[in-house]
Amino acid sequence: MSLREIARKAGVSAATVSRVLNDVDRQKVSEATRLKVLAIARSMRYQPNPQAVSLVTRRPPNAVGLVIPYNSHVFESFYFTEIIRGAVDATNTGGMNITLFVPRKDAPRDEFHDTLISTGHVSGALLIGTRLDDPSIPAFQEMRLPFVVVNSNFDLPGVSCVDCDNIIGACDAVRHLIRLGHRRIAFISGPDTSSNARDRSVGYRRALDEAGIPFDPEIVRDGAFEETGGREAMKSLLALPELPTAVFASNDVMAIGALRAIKKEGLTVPDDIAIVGFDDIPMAQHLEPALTTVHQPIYLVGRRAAETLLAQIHESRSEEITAATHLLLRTRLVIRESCGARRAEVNS
Amino acid sequence: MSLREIARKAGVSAATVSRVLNDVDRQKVSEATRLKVLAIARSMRYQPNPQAVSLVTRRPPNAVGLVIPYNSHVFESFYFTEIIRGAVDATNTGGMNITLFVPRKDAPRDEFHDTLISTGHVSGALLIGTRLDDPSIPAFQEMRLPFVVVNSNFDLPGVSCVDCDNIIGACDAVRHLIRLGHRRIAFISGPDTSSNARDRSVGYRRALDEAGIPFDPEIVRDGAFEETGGREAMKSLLALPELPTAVFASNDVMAIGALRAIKKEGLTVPDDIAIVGFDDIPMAQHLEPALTTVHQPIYLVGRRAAETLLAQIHESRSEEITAATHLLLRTRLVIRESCGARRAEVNS
DNA sequence: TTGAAAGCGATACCAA
DNA sequence: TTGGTATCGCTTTCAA
Repeated sequence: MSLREIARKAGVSAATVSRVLNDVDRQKVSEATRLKVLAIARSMRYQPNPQAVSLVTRRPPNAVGLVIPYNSHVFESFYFTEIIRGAVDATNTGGMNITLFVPRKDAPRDEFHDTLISTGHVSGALLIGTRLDDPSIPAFQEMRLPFVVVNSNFDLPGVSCVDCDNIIGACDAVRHLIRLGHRRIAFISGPDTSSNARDRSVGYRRALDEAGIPFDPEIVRDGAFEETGGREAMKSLLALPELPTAVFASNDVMAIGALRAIKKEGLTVPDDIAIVGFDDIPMAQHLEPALTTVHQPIYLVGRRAAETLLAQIHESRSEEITAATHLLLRTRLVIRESCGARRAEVNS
Repeated sequence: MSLREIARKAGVSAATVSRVLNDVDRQKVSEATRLKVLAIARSMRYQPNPQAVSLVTRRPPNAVGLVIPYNSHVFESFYFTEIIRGAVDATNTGGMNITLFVPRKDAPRDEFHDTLISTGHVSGALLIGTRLDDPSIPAFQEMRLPFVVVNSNFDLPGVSCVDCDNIIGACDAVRHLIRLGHRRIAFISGPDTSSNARDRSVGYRRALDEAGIPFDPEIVRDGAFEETGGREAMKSLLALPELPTAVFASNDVMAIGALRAIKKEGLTVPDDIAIVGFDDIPMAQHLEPALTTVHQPIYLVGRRAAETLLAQIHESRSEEITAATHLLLRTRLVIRESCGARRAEVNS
């Protein structure tokens, strides 16, 4: 089922078959041979060998990689799906496919290098859940393979990122609590290895500063972005002689943990303690009380990231000088019940 | 940066460079040239052209496709991530990559055919959220490209499926309610286009039959696997002159909708009406009351599906006759609060 | 121990 | 309107 076989059966040359099948030099081939070749190709269910085609056409791979470490938090969250959705929407229009790469934490660097970067299967990559010190970043740079870091915000030279503005998002959340009259606002932070977690910490402090509220390390805990972490953090906060009146949890699952800890203690949210989370995971609206949280436009992050990557691939081909992009998308505070805002409105 | 260039710089032939780089005919190449070639290749950051390599080696693509229709329910759920995790675990060991294909609903068939099947980028495919009448199924068969349907259970000749046993799962759920004393058990079904939904209906009826409870179409509603569907269905159920004492919702999001409808009516779960769902989505345990539901081993479904696919690819290469596999994994009833079982235990 | 040369399966230019 | 042929980058006999 090669071009040649069809040529033989049709009694024409391979060149002619190629012309017919690719519909080039349209008028330069007689309708009779055209139809004959077409008929034979169809009856033989001819499929061109893609390797041979791309070898000769030097067509770049029509795929981008989506790299997500196996043990990433992102993997467990709904982020993943939304990001993919966005990336798919952006790449589909360009006729690009997405190839998934899930390097295992313990995989040797070479293996990763082999599978993704050097195989030549992709024209670029989207990196999710990647850490600042990830070895794949210099690897990509070395290979001059375009890539975009998604949902992290690194300040690395030449590295493009698309993320939400976590600083402003966190700031909005804390400002909201301050506006509701809170001044003793505890903070449950995420792991320092995450740029998102760091940025949210910055936002927390910024809001405090703005309001002239002194930062009090006493009421700050690390919850590692996990529910148990949030629960433990809240427990320890509840053991304080002077309880905070509000808690800003750096993500929703920690907020859920905190919520449970508070309930277990017999206190109520938001009356005794108000809670605001971050992420707006699907569960947030179903909690009781429904969680006030910072919504991230994750779909859009995925979409913009893919668009940025596509642009970079394009630019890298046209030899243009590509500047690193830093795109920060706006978050949106979703006011539900856990912060007590609705109650506050009623009272006022 | 081709083989030839290295050969030129090293003053040897392309054949020698190939031997060195591929580490073949080990002793047949002098250590001196070996090192020289290696050094030059490294310094030039040589990467073989993958197209050329696989053209000559006739090596089959080391990737399988993961096909998931853009508008699939699966896409929105946590299923997706778990299936991918499983598939990744299974394929990683075989050195296979996963390429994502997300055909748009409105995409012309040819396009899909082109992108996935005929490009030769994949050695097989995993089909998720695929409907029985999906045109890609005959397309795959035509191309003799191995594929496995994941998380659906089709009775199509020659088609392999890996799924949970939804009939038994649903049966278990309803049996449990019957054991708790319920006899008027409403059913909120999923869309008939889904084999899962159909199987769960079958399980519902089977459990009823076993217990000699007559099937009553009066208390069966279609909730379309969506939360609003579940809510509406429950509303309409609550308008009945004689209320059901329990509801089996065909999936968890409909159960959540039902739960809300019941609460809104001022009734309590499980005291007034018991609820059992299906899926065990992450949210289930966080609901109040926590949802009793049927847990699906989704990770394992993904994993087994990929393993099945790999085996089929292997067999298809060795010209063995491949029988279609139908693998049904066991579900597990997770008893929480919404069915009232714990309360019942206390009372007994 | 090395190299020349014949493919792999297509495309595309130049003649005819 | 067609065919011959070089070429893409690499692997792999077969000779030397």
